[in-house]
Amino acid sequence: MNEAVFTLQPAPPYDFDRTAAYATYYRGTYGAESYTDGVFRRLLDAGDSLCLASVRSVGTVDRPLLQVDITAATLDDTALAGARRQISWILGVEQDLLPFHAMAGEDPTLAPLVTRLHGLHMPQTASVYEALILAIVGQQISSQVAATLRTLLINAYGPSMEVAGQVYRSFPRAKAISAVGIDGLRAVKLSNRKAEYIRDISTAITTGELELEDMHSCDDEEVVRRLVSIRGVGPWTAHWLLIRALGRSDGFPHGDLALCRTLGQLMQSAGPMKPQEALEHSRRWSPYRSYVTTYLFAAIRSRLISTAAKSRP
DNA sequence: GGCCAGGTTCGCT
DNA sequence: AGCGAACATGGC
Repeated sequence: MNEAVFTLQPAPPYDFDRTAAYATYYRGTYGAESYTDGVFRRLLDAGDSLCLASVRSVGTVDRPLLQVDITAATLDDTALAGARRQISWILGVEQDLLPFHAMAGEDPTLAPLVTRLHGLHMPQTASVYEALILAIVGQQISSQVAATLRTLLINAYGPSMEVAGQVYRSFPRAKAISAVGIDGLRAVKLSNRKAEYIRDISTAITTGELELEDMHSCDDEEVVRRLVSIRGVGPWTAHWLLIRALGRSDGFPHGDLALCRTLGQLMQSAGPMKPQEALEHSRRWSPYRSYVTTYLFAAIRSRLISTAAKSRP
């Protein structure tokens, strides 16, 4: 094994602990990523080679600095540059939070959140494909169940590398998912319907019929239009990908049940907001709605906000 | 045990 | 257009 070290300077304020914890759903490990004892780990996939990135903070929220340790079978300058680019993207180090924090600080609903979650950046997925498959797996089911199914999928079909006696996995490649087929996906407890969606998308990518990774150059509307034309992808998934996969600042999955419930609760209305109400209400937060969404979900996941459904009579 | 969960499609009016 | 069922699984 070869090793290398480099540092990253995120745009301040950057709270590494909050960002890494959010990325792993405050669970220690989530999917292909882990965050334990202050170290965030992710096996990066360059297509033909794998390398493990281990990231820790060696700075502060206002003077952030990250140390990244790379471990791989073979390492050259190209691989190292690729690893730097990927891990920077995944941890959202280049995002500028200042305009969002300024806007949110003046908003009575958001002000308490940005105080409690100051410096949280939006983690992003290594690829559009990864975000898409993870989102489809999570459609309609609770985040608890989604966590189980995502982990099963990754552990079953993700490429792996062993470092110091520990096995790390990256997200499965489209080719591998296409090859295991419907049966292979059913085996990791996906419904037949979702198995079809995921297999079809993976096969289309493998044959070159579908290209996802070029969407970085499309504007938001075109991204949504292209995504919803894919079977299995509706508005929720498309808007979620603007945030998770493409790092856009103004995505807002207004059909999201938890989001509508939380907004209803924060606005002290009787029940959950309707999706249309949520969308209209959200316009005041444009063009920072991705951050609003991230902070709301961070508050839910870390239990700053209770998501308990309506209390029983 | 039943009901619901960070949706979407499909088949009905 | 709009509405309801089906979908698989785990937690409460």
